[in-house]
Amino acid sequence: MHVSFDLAAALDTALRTAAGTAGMDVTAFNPELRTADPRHGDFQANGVLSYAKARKLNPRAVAEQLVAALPASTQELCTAAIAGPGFINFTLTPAALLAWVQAQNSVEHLKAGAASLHHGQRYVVDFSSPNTAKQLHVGHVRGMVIGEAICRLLAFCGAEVIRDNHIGDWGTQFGKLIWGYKHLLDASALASDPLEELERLYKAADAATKADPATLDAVRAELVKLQAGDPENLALWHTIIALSAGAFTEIYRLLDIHFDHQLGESFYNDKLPQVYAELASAGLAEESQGALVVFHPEHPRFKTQPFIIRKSDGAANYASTDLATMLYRTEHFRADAIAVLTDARQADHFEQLALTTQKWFAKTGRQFPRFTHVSFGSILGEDGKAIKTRSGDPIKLKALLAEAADRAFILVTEKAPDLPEAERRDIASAVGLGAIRYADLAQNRSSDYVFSWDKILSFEGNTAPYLLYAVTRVRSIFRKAGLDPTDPTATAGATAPETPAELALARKLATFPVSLQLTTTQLRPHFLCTYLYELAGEFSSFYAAEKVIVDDPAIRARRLLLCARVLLILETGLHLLGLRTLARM
RNA sequence: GGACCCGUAGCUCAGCUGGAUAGAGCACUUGGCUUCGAACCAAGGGGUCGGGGGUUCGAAUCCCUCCGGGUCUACCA
Repeated sequence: MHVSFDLAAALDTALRTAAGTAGMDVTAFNPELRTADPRHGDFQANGVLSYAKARKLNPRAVAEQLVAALPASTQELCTAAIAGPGFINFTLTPAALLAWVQAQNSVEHLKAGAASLHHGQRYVVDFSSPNTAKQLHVGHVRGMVIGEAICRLLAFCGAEVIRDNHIGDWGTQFGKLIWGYKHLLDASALASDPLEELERLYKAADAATKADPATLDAVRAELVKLQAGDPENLALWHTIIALSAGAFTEIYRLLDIHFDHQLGESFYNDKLPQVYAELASAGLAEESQGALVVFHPEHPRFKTQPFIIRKSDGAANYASTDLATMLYRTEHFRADAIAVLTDARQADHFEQLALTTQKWFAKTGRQFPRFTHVSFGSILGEDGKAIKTRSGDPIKLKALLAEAADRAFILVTEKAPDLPEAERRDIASAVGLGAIRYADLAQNRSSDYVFSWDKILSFEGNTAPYLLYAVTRVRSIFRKAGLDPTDPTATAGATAPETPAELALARKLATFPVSLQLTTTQLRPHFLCTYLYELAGEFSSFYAAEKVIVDDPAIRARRLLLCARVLLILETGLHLLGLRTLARM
């Protein structure tokens, strides 16, 4: 029996074909196929309801004609039943489930199946994008983690992904940094912890300008010299961004985060005049209060709220560089789609950016790529207020990650005291970092995130440790049986799933493609998290209900087959999310 | 003032272009390890989906309005 990777897509196609056979208006008919409540089946199609209503037809009669017209291959795959006012419920046959599970025998196979989702699409994904000379803190972790997961997911689903770290490496902070570097530098502190020292210099310089107007002038002079290309200041600027990049790289390595490019704001300096000129000649930009701005008359808000693309003093701001960045990504990278990850507070800016770019490109005959501002909620303290406004410094990411691993180590030691310490440290690292990462991914990104140690390191419910634990249990079965989960001989002769637990598990496996589709089209990793959590839950129930290593060779093989595929999909999914999986914990 | 986000069980959250009796976890009650890992599983109680209107075969989901919380709103990013 041939079964395709994406059964939902196959059923959707079959229904559209059947609609043609049954003489329905194919262009107007959307099957509205979705996963169903297990009480009703595996998938359901609701489309006949709206179709029949619009034509004043009896929906049940339409559903019956449609089901009768389904191709033979579909009838082999599943049973179709009409329920209620005209729902069509599809239940995959055990034979079809077996065929699907058997077919998905490697990561490569899953990837090949998923590739149809975004094949041929080139995405530029802009994420992390920290400011030079500022330490990464808890507020940065969400964008980093979500961005990395989105890149991996899109690439897995066939897209060509270009990862760009749009670092804030140019701007007014460099006046203070350079002045501070020249007058207040503690060389030994810089050697031991460069970012700590740069941050101290910035704060000290900032305080000095407030205390003494002469210092303020000196700071401004340093900035002017830098922008004029003064060799000494330019060299210092290079030094500072190199030190900063080194510190960032350390964290990126720890979190397994990668970039293809790190084109910071400074990269676009020489590309700004073209932006001003084109927007002016296109009639989009105008002078207002001395600044160059763009209004959008059709927009309820941006008709009066300007998009300031050049400041009244002639200097650039982030609208200027972001416009240049849009152009570069379109022309140089030839992006079909651009995704920028920042917190939701910048929503206005990116809406204005998208509107402006769309009009600009339309006027100049350029193709406007699909643009998505992948926004996410702020990190809040336990008091519900923005974490940055709490008294004292925000929690540094380095310290956060170290503490997560330390806390996980205590737990690992408690649960598995017999393992050697080196292995417990390694496990604690995977569990602790995974817990932080997963906590950021599992919640819908549009909501604010309340940071709490207890929540991040809670190892119960929909969390990293629960999923990692499920992986180790599957691995343990194979280890105890002396089998290799990737060896087809271990699962040869498997029969179709029979018991309720086997069937439920096989069905959950077969809806993996749906979770990929949802996750990558909406760029919301929590859909995949929810799926993996449900899969791990089905496995845990199965594991408690059925013994895998039994004497009957057919039953044993089919249960081992299910276990092998749970392992494959669980690990594939977790790796896409950026988690490291374990053999023991 | 205006725009956007959010409001679902005591707490933390899912709920996919409107679908069938709104779901998980934590906490609480109860049961399950001499048998593949109990960081687990099974069962139970707990809801006027912020309030009120509307749209329709059907609304947590869409529209209007009000309440409550948050963010943004001319030269920081």
